[in-house]
Amino acid sequence: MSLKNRNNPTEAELEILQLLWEYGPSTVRFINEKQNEEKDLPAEHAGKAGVGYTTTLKVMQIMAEKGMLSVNKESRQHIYTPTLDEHETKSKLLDGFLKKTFSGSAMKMVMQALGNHKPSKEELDEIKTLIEKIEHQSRKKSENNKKS
Amino acid sequence: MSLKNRNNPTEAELEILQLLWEYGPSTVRFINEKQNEEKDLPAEHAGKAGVGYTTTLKVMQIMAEKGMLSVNKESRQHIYTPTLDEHETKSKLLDGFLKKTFSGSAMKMVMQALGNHKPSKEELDEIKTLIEKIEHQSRKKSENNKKS
DNA sequence: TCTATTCTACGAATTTTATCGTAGAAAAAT
DNA sequence: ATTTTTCTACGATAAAATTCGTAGAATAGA
Repeated sequence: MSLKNRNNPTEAELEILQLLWEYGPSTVRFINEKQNEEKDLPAEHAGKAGVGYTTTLKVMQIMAEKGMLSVNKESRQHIYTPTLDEHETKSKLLDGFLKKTFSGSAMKMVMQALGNHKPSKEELDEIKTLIEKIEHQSRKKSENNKKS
Repeated sequence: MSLKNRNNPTEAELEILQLLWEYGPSTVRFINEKQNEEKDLPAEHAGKAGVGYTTTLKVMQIMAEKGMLSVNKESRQHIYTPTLDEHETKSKLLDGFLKKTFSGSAMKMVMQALGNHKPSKEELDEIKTLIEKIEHQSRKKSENNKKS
């Protein structure tokens, strides 16, 4: 299979990226709060401590080192901005996932997601059309960025 | 997001599972050879050592400990069999990926895979129909196995 | 002005995954 | 019967990812 993770964001990094993409350039504090908001506090559950502030800070600093984020240090509260394009990054992640899990074939993914349910001829044609588009897009995106 | 990796197979484990699903119950030697076959040896390239035998062995032993594989130790060459269902496992992985990367929405995944290309009304309807099926299936599969 | 709070920097401990070396039993080859 | 090859067991190391503690500067509050 040969394909390792290259320089894709890790899971912790992706969570932060998603927040930055959603809310725009932010401070560590803001991101950390969002992370802990999302971790639903279902009343009953007391043990859930959430992510520590320095944890978020550290991850974001590392991301900056890796060039995934740029930092504005003018004010004391540094402002982090993603340098990775959301669409492009997700395309890469999708490609990687497809390779690892479905031999690189979106068709296989859809077919197995549909499960035992046998699609009709028409349905199958719809799927094929769609998949071709997905794989085309996905591949194009990845190739555009081989130079990284 | 709260959802961590739970007990999903790691990348190395998944590679082995795929081979076991494809070829059926196998010895460590067999799996190890397949792993190294797949790593194309493009003539020019000398440095590629491939995966060591004991590496594969170790991973498979750990998988057995975790209950992902069962082992028949009757003959000296132990035979490993996957205990996880292929379809079900991939459904879980797909679910996890969708959650982490596309807020759990297959629709979002497809839409972004289609990229800038604006789908027509009809196309969009096709997609929706398809996605509903995918998410339905995917969810059903996961829920069936909450008891693990 | 003190004091408390808020930040970043830095280092370190922990956890998870992946990889391999070595030892010794078992089997095969000579 | 020796020697060589093939396996498993076990432990160790390495590499990557995650998490935090502490120190000290900067800022805000009293």
